Amino acid sequence: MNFDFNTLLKGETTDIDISVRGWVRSFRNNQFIALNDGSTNQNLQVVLELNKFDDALLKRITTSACVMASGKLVKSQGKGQTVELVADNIEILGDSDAEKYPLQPKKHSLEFLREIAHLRFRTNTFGSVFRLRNALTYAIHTFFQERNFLNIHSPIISASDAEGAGEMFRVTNLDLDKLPKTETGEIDFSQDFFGRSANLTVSGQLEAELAAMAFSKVYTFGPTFRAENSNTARHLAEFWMIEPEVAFNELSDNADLAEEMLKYVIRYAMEKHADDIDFLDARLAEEEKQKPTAERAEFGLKDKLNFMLEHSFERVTYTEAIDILLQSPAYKKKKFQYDVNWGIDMQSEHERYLVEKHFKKPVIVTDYPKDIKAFYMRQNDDGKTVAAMDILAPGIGEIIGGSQREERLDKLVQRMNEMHIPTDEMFWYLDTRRYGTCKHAGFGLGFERLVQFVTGMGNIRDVIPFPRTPKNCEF
RNA sequence: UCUUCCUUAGCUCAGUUGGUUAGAGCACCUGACUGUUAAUCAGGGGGUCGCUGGUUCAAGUCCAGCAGGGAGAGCCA
Repeated sequence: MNFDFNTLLKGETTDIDISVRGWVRSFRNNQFIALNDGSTNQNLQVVLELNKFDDALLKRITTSACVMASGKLVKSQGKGQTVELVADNIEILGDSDAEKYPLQPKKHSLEFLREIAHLRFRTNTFGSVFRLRNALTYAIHTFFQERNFLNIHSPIISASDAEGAGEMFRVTNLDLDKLPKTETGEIDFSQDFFGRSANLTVSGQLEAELAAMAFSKVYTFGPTFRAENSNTARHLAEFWMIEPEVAFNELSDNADLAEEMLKYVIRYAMEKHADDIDFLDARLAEEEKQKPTAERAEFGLKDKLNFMLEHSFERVTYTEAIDILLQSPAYKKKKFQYDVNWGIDMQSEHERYLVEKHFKKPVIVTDYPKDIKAFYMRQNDDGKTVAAMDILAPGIGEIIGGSQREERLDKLVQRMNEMHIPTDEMFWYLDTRRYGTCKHAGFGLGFERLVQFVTGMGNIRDVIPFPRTPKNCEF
């Protein structure tokens, strides 16, 4: 019979003969193995009675060796754990050369662990992070499935280059050393695999809209690719995005859905993995202690998450947000590096001020000037703004971006013309407005930014197993 | 891509005004101890000071270039 350690360590069942397998975290006193199977950060203590095992075997019980231990699970005779396994038999399933193995039972920097991403799963921090990432994945599907949303697999390869969401990765099987050219000297993509130029998707939104026009409520949850040369703690070249799209929803429904979803998945992760949140909370507190007082975060991780669950997100229009900034002490004392006036695309410093200083909780900013937003957003009656919304979270910045979509064909075409988006290539998108159009709205949630928010990890590269960033595609 | 900081043992980091043989903690190895909790104690091995060039009697230390990394910014989710 096999039990995971998370179950065994609850101590509900003892005095049974079992066999367990895991990786050695530490071996103390030639007598106590701290064994871990990844189900929890808690280790199962395996007790080796003295003189029962020969020295050659004991020497092979090294950090990160893979071991099978058989014996009786009993109430622990020492302090520090509820149960322990008194071993009758130890078998080394996989040796680990202690001299060469890079991880030690001590603190390592996250930068160092990033360089050994293939081994960092075996640390407490990344154990907690990836169990929480998994819980959040499950919670997102559960949230939408419970509400009868249909999961849509939007394409990963896309020929559309009209989405305007930034630089794209080209997909081709042309011989790069002998590119076929047209008569005018351009690359002849008619000879490429798809007979036209293709890219990795930057968004599943447009396809999700098509599906919403049949299934009413849909969501995508898949990988997304951006070839931007972004070197920050919150950008990846390959990341996962959740994009719900709902027919008949208006902007306020969209904001309600986003807020409800965020609270649902965060609550689920906190309940399911309270011990991992506790661990990361303590880790973060320790990290904060190293900083000068002025730079320390006001909230601990758990406090931040609880505060967020207990309060409604603040909702302000872009126009109100600009007014708040103009009235702020920071503005009056000229603390902002960038100027504030109606029409600007708010800078990080402005968003941070609203979220971290003024409201101290997530903020939903709506109704942005149309000139700084995408062509598909619904034009408001004022002629100046569109029904867009961004959700800004403390420490992360923009975690969700969404909008009510322009469902009126004439207004959409007019806007596409103004913004030089080719309407002929996008006939399939415009067809939804030709045949049974209706109001609808949706948003995009950056999954890794959500995981950052829940785990308190400062760098997005530490919440995805193998981060892809400019000049970095190891593992 | 821009600004700024960093690069010394496997890891984390000291290294004074440029001056003899570059240090500490942890890890590793040897031994002691044996109900330990990142066990403890004693001893030991381990270095192309990121790379290239320059200044100097003398460079880990000063200068330049390059490479890699961090933080902030832009772009965004």
